[in-house]
Amino acid sequence: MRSLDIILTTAVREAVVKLYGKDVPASKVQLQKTRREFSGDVTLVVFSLSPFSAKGPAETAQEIGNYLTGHLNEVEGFNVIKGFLNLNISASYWADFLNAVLSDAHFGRTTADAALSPVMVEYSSPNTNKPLHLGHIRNNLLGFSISRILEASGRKVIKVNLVNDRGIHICKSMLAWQKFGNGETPESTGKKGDHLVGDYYVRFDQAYKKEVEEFIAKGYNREEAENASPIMAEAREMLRKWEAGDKEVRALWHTMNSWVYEGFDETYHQLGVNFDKIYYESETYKLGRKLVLEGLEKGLLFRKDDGSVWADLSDEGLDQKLLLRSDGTSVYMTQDLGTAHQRFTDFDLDRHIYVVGNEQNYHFQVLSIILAKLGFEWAGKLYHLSYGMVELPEGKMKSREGKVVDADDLVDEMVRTAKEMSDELGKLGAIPDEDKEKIYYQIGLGALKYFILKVDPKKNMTFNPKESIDFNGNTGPFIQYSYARIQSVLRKAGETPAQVPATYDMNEKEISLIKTIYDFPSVIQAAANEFNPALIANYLYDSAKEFNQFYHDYSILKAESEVAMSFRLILSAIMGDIIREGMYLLGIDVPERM
RNA sequence: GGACCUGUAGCAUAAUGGAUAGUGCAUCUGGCUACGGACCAGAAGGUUGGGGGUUCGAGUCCCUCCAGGUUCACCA
Repeated sequence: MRSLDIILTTAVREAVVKLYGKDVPASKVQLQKTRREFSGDVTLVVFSLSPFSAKGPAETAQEIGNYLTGHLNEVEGFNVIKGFLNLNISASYWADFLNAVLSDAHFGRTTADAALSPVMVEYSSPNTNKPLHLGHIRNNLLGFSISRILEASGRKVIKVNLVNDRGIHICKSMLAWQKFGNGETPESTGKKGDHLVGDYYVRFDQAYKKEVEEFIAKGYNREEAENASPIMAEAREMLRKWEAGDKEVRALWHTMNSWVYEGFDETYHQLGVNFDKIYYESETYKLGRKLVLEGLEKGLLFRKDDGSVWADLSDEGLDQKLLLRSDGTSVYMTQDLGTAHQRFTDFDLDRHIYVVGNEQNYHFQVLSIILAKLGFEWAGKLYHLSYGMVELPEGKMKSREGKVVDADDLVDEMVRTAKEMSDELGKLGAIPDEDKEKIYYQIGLGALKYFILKVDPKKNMTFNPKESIDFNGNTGPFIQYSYARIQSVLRKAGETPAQVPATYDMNEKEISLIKTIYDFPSVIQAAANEFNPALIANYLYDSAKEFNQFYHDYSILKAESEVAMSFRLILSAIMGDIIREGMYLLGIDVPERM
């Protein structure tokens, strides 16, 4: 069936031609859901049409309203308030609409066009020297959710992870393991591999700081002291050996990284995220050098006297950016130029999304500019999905100060609290223990994920571990609860009717619910266009809340008539499907009971 | 200092340039022998950081000032 927006837009343009002899662009036809406090279903904002009619907004609205009621079966009445034309949509349109939704197993989802190029989403991108923390959680949840949202909006998606497995940071852990450890392994200690390696990174940092302080006490200034530190010199030497392919160093590197990957896999599994492809920096860090040299040859870049190669971005109001050091080696930017080029060569990408924290805004701005400068027409297809920091109530997290909220600890804490609260409410009495554990997990993770995803990504957010486990209000568990309750009612009712009863006279709240249902596909599109899962989250909350109120106001299983019951069961079933589908897009499970 | 981002009740958040700025937490009042109370109904709480401007209309766009954050490495 045709969407209401299209029917109305077409008819409004037609009306303006017939009434005023003018052709209005579709973009000037502004339709929106009528606000709750006014009567009507859909509102046409007439101000922008007023110039075409050469009449006042109210008069224009009146005339267009008359035209629409006269020409469209879907419009059965209207009222005008100032420049707003509020249209009443016929019950039969809504009934047809609901029937269409019932026969659509994936309402709201746009099926992918096979000819469409895929979108690549890079997210997570951890370093292999320490475990994941709260900031990574936001990254992973955003990346995974936006991938699902893009898929639901009809795009093909390739989820990739670029693991930063090489560099001085991992050498620090390796060195500390050699110096201070006793051959510990994840097996021998029972510790997750990423935590074990992370502990040695901390040990390195402590030893390094101690050395620096000692040199300062001897009268060095800080910079001199840092340069004089023997342990740092050792780490640099280890990196040099790594780059030279030293067998022993490579073997240790391989071993310790493999511990970390096992640990990460567990955390990813807990968070419910996954990837289609994993890139390793050890395999890509040399990419880009060739591109830079080619750019240099073409005169797009320039070389300084010391041999280093730079991009001049002064035309864009920025500084110069180093691309190759004076010794000819690459920097971070060079790598990213190379990996982007590699990916656009390997795949015909429609977009490339980088889910990376906002401290790298400048980096990605420059990345796009340099790629454009080098003449790649796909430079404009990069998009940096930038997100704000996650702060604690006490202040900014500082990994060096040990104030990080560890991802694994946090997940455990959420699940534990979910269990405590559920047990207190005692609603899961008859369910087998094994199922209970699963439900606690779903609730705990649902609380965490929803809390983080409901916030606009670009904003910094405060994560309060205590308050986040408040299961009231705009929370994941509230939405999960609404779903479980709907399923409970549907179980009791038996079979859900397959068709909207033809004779039923819908009340105002039922129509309001239908309008909410009607919005779902456009919310998915908006979330995909803006790369913002928060739009889905807030829509789900509003819907769940509205539906709870509906539950409260109207009996479903004891409705005043058979047709009313059928109708309300259909609304319930559809709303349940929307919640399940919407939560799926956020990467959140919904329990059948809780 | 330059660039970018953010600023909405005590706290946390929402609002394709549209109508009286929604919502939750906390606070206060009322409602459970229940289609599932992890709920619902109601009250109180706002000069949308300040000031200009554009517009029929500004939390939203422009200018300016203030506050906070990030960044401006031959680190990644």
